[in-house]
Amino acid sequence: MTTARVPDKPSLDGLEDKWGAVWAEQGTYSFDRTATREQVYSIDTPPPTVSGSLHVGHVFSYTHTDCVARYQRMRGKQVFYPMGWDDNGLPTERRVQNYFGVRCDPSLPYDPNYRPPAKPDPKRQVPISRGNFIELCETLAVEDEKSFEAVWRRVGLSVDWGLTYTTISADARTVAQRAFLRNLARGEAYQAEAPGLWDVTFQTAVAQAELEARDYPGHYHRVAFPRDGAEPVYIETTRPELIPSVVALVAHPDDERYQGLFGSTVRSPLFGVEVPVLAHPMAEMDKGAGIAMCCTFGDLTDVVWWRELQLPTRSVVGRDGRLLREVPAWLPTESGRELYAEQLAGRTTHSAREAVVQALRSSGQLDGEPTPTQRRANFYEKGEKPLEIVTSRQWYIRNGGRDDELRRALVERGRELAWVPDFMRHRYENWVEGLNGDWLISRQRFFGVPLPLWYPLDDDGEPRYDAVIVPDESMLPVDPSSEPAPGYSESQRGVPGGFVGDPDVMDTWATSSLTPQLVCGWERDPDLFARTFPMDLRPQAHEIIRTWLFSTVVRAHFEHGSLPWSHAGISGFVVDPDRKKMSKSKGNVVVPTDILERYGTDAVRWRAAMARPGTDSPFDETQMKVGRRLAIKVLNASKFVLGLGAVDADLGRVREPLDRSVLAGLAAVVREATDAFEGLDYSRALEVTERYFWTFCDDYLELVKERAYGKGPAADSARAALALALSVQLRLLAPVLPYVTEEAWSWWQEGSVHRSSWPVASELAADGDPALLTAVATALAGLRGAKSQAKVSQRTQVLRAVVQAPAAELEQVRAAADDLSAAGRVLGLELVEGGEQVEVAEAELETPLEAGQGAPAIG
RNA sequence: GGGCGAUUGGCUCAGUGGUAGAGCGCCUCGUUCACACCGAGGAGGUCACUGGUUCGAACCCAGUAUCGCCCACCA
Repeated sequence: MTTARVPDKPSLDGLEDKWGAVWAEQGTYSFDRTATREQVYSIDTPPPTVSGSLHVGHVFSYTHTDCVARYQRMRGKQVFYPMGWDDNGLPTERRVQNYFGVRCDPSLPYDPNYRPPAKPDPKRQVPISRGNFIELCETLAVEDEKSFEAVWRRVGLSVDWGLTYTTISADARTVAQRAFLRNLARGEAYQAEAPGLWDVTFQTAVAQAELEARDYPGHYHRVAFPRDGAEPVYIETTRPELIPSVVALVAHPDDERYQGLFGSTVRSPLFGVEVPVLAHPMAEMDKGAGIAMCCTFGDLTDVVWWRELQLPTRSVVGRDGRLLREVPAWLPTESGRELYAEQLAGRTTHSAREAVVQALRSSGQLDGEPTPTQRRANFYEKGEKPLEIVTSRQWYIRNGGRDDELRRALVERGRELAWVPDFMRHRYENWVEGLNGDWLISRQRFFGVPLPLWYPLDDDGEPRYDAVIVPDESMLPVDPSSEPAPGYSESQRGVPGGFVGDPDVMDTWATSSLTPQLVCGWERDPDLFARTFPMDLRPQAHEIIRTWLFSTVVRAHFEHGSLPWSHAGISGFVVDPDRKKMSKSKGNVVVPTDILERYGTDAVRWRAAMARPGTDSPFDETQMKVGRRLAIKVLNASKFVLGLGAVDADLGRVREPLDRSVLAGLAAVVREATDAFEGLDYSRALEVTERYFWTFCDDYLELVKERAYGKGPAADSARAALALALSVQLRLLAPVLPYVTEEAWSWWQEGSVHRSSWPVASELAADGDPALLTAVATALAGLRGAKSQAKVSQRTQVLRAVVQAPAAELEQVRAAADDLSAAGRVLGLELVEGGEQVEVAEAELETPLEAGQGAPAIG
């Protein structure tokens, strides 16, 4: 006979520290890497950006994953659940710069004895090598990681803390460079000189996935293009400063207004450049004047026209966002050259626009005044100025944007993936089908994983980009800006006949897209890889389906010919009470530490688990109280059950119909919760479990407690059923409420509830009738209602009560009549057949007068 | 412009063909008897709208409106 050790006054306080320490010490969540692939459940945890800060939304979505991880662990899986820290990319670059007062200069050699400035001066950042910069980043990340890890431990994430990684580590750089070299060798990566989107602030190329369309105030300018011996042609433009780069006017081929003009030429205003009037179906008749000025390049439509109509290139905007300092060679007139030299050269597009408008006004070529409009322009998601289009040499990875066959294959991969919720797959397909170019992965930044490439220099010292030099994979990771190309010595860097390293780094997604390879030990630990890959679950937010999810699918498709994981669990956002997304800039962020402290982890996790997969959920503190109440109830109900001596969960001793009924109902709950978890629906699993738990406490526990206090087979039956029901319910609740369930489990069981087995219906009575408990509970509710109606205490005796029910229900009530009488304090219970449902037809209470006078209760 | 989702009591949300549900909030009552970090009971909704299918629709179909999100080359 087992005995229970139950505290007098159970409390939530201190459970996190107590059990957090035990779990860490006992390795409760450690991964057993001897398990086979079939025994492993592997999770591709999103690495949070350590330079940022955690808010309650992170806590919610990571809790969702943790609930699934805990469920799988109880199902007997070895859960491969690592945690990563994203310290790669621009946010970290900025943070390290500010924190240490340094900046990355890849041209500098690595200094093994480097120490950062003791007192950082943010205004005068000290240039340091890329190697040293990465070291500082890792130093800082270690600090950041500590605070993140502390929060995650408090939240109770059951990750194996021996399995952490960072995205700028040597491992990560090796994986990123290796994957790129494989892509290159197979022809999936290529370089091209082409017009592309360019951020003038960061001075880097930007990929389609990083774009954000924003409304941007501008003006329409109606501008005259003169013709020889005819009326001028009027166009409308929001970017008159690009008039020096005009290469054509374009109208729709069916536009009757311009039929006579196609094939003829006009001259650009102010500059007198002769340009053709051409037809292209992409010109829209009802936009502006119906005829557009095509420049190189004002927007992506210009690029299409330039390519398809084979127009010349006349770029005027430089990489710094200013007009080129040199006067363009194609400007034919002296006045035009003078205007450019004096008013435009070196100016920002903004002030150049003002100058051009002024000049147009003076020359009479501006028709009317500019009219305000909202234009929609592409921005780099982290940038503040609209993107320009400049021509540059960049590296790309094929992603189906230029190749229908590949596009179809990747759409097909998306269909193979199990999406939760399912409708999220539309975002993926929408994105893949809307791609208009390959994935641009090179960035003209300093901090990041370098492209592992060098180029030989010809006799004039010019790079031969077509003769790219690659390292052997055994050399990885490499930094081509500080290490010489294979077969060269460092002294040959930059000299004719020597070599030069590629100065660019890879897009941060080029590394993040490889998290499955990174954590599973691809090419580093083939044994581990075989046991964990392809992974089971990628949990992530819906806003990065087009970036993280898609790019990960692309890399696995190329490298492994498979999906990187079988399931994608897409979490919603926590939004503020006005349904706005939480963001630092809006100042509506809720910090998790505070609510974790005030309500306790289990309460916060409960609230998190109530947010269904993929559904945005408003933050509401009152909900935390509900979770807290449940957590406390778990402790108190456990204490009560164990206090009745109900510790032996022996199904064979459960004989009473009511007891078998409660177990049968619970069996149905087990089935439902299991099905829900199998579909990653932690929310549904919690809902059915919690609902039954309240029935268990409010009805079953009340009905049987008198009997359970007693002796004999009937009492044994109650106690065995109580113990069994408690055991099952603690296990059902364990994934969501890890602390209270562990606490209550520890009072009477060996080992951790989180390593116990997930309940199965066969543990419970198969032949019980769940409706029996419902019928008796309905009768009990009727008795309570009668007392409530009479405004007397629930302890008031019922001298005589008549319960009426149809025959079948009446038999059910009869089977538990003694329990009902005890719980309802009924002296004379009469059961009468009739009516359509169970109801209390009559209830003769101990008189309110007596009760009001405080007459002692009898019995 | 394309796509996706939502619309159910004051609030947050379940409910995919058979008499409208839960929790919170509210009201009433009770409580040294596991639980005041409490319990019991109650009030409260023509399920956004319009048609259709059906014996029967919150649910299926067609359309409309509003809100939210994702995507898109409007000069």
